[in-house]
Amino acid sequence: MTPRRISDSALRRLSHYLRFLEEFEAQGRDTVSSEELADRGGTTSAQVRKDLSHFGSFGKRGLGYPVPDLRARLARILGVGRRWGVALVGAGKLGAALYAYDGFRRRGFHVVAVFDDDPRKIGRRWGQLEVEDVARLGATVHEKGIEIGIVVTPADAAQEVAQAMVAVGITAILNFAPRKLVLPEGVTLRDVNLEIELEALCFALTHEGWEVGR
Amino acid sequence: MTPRRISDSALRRLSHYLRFLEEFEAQGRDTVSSEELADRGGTTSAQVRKDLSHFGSFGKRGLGYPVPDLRARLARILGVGRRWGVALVGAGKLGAALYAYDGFRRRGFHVVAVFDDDPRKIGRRWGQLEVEDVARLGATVHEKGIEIGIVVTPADAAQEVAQAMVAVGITAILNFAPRKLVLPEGVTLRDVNLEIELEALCFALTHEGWEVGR
DNA sequence: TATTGTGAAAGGGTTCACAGCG
DNA sequence: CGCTGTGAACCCTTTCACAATA
Repeated sequence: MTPRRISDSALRRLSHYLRFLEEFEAQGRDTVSSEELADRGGTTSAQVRKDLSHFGSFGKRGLGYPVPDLRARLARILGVGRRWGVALVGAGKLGAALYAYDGFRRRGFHVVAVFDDDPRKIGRRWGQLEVEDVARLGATVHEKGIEIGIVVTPADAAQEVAQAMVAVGITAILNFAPRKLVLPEGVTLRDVNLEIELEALCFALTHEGWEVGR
Repeated sequence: MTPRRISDSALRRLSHYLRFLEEFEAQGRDTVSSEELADRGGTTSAQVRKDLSHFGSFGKRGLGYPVPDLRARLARILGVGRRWGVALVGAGKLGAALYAYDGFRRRGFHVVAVFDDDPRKIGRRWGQLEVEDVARLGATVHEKGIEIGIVVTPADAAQEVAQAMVAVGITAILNFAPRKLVLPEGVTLRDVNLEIELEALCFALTHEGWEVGR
């Protein structure tokens, strides 16, 4: 146990397990087996056990896993259950939708600053916040202890904005702009590229015989 | 060549290659090597050649790939370059942001219908469209020849909505609701789960020594 | 007895390395 | 000679199978 690496797919599954455990807990269950967790998530019991084994051993043989305990430990492992400050760069429609989405807040992700470079948008009120000039990124990030950046700019601006984030100390970036960003080692970048997801769908529609693996 | 399976990661890379080829074409280049394509996309030349080899051989040894030709073939392979009808279910902020995003239209994805089950939203005008009662899903999907469905409902409604889509003949679904959907074999489903992406970021922030594999 | 935790085996994607060819 | 196309080697993830144990 405790290697120094985990696969992207394993990490995603852990997030799913956390949600399933919350469901089970809400139902008052106090024990689950790897089998039940697997069924709920469309995977196998061996997979569940292997995924958890990256971080220790949480179950009791013959019995299964204690639901509230495993839920709490998983939350801790994933780093949720504390408050995370998030900066949004790009005060467009998508940014507004993300800002309004309270699923984030429920999970501890708080958008505490919004930036743009368009003078017509700077100064507008967004709920409690005011859209700031992206030139103020560094000052606000430090003031508010922001650790996560979300890029929701047009494609052209994305690379520059991401670099600015890195320059002011942000090391975790979620990028919605349809552009492959190049960032230094040590910065964690995740992409959400809607065009690519849609293209994968129409690939599948176009090639009916084909299977798209995971 | 022509196996019956392609990995998700290879498919994503093909979408990126298509974009890079468009860039190269705009620059007036008429030839590229796998090496150049690889550099642009942060991968290796062998990877590029293997990815393309799934679908045939497009290059000339000693020379590279003809840019406009490969661009056209890749577009054809991915199924873009024709018009795709898309239905959006969920007339909330995120749906509105996706509807307004013209990157989709540019790639041939046309949102031609929007549905909701909230009487206060049904009937509202969205640009050229009017938000329809989700009960009309089947009728409109057939009328307009819709082939792709996007789920942008709250988590609770997602499973039911996706099933309704499948029931009226949609076989390609993009799901934004933070819920693991269970759908019959033969339906292509892709998930965009923002909470999970953010959790992966805060995992990385919490476990500085760890590497998150791809 | 039921179920975990884990080495070992299998599977599949990526990288290597070179033959083939323009 | 330069670069593609591809079999083979490598590596990582998933699955299997079973010893360990509450």
